[in-house]
Amino acid sequence: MSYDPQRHGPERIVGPGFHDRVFAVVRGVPEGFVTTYGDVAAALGRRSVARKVGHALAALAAGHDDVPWHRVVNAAGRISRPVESGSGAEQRRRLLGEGIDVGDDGRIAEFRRLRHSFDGA
DNA sequence: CGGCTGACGACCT
DNA sequence: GAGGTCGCCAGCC
Repeated sequence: MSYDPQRHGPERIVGPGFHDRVFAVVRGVPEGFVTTYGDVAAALGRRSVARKVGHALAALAAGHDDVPWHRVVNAAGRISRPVESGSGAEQRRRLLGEGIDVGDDGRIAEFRRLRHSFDGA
């Protein structure tokens, strides 16, 4: 499925185009797999905007359940936010729910094997 | 319109 | 492997 900006209804939270692009890429991460901020940035054509990818996901809000933001972790294979924090704990819970083993320290077990690559694009 | 922020990452110790 | 520094750059104030 392709991304269509015009399908966003009145309750769309996203504004800036960059964010929309990030969300579109993240939607492409299959359940049970993870990717990194850097990989998403690379898929967008600019490896240097990894940090901005994180910023975009932080701007996500309720209503965008179609964006699997929890599948995005940092290059070290860890949840990039304290697991004791609200979002960090929720990310871990969601990953566990997909069968992905996450330590209580936020580290993704078998990160290398579960890392999704956007290859072609 | 200038300055600050930061869900990152490559490097170095 | 773990911890600190530095460069990136779209959004926000």
